Amino acid sequence: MVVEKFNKMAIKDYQECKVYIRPVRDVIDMIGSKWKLPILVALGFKDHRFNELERQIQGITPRMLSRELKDLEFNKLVKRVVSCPDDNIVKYGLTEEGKSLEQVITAMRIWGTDYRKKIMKKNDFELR
Amino acid sequence: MVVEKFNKMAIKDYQECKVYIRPVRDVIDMIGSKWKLPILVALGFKDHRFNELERQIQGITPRMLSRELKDLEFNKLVKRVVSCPDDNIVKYGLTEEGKSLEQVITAMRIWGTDYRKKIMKKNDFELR
DNA sequence: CGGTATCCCTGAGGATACTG
DNA sequence: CAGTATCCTCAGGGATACCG
Repeated sequence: MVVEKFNKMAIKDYQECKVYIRPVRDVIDMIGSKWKLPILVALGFKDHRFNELERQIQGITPRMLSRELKDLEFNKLVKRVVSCPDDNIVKYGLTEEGKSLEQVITAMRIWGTDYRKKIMKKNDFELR
Repeated sequence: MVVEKFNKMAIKDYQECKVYIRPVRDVIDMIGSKWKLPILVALGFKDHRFNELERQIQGITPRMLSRELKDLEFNKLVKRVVSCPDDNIVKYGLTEEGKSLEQVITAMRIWGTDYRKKIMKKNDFELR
């Protein structure tokens, strides 16, 4: 099994480095599309209902929200709970996997923040 | 300045969480497209010439390699060095920023690897 | 060797309207 | 309230050929 194998082996060249790429791609595929990060961040703050997410995340359409929530649910990062079937109340929240992913996102944010500071100083960039 | 401000403030709601998203997006934008990660990993192993990258990274076209290298160079993750102008020899390598980004990519890889193990056990997924 | 130029195609995502 | 359905646009990326 590749995931176990590459922990043990020495990297000889780029061909072997390729097995390093797949799990990173997995992460990017799971959070990289336009709305996934806003959804995860919103749910990281607290559980939300569909409409709440729609209002919080400016510009998202119900179509995209629905699709992205399904993706996230399929990937076990988000759980969907029908809390009151009579009133059609649905709540979305992070799974344990979703919560653990927040650590990685935090690492990305810290690097990204630091990067912005450095690059802005170097190049006289303006904040968007 | 936002990047300094949000380090100091408490998060009250999702609207403030949004400033958390931008630096993460920066990272995804810099490494998320199809070929950036393979290029960075190859260059993380050692400096490469244009043709070497073209051969190492299966399926990439010179057009895409050229474009992605320019992006990476623009973002200061990769440096281009003309090592021998007479023979038109060009070498690409990681900058210090590029090397520091590898730590983040490593965090993503570790999480992604762990995720695959868990999810595969749960769902009887097959490795692609 | 280290790239550009042209043309093309697919799929992510937007707009709008509608439903159980 | 919590979504679907339809239609449409545009940019990321592929194929191929060519250049200094």
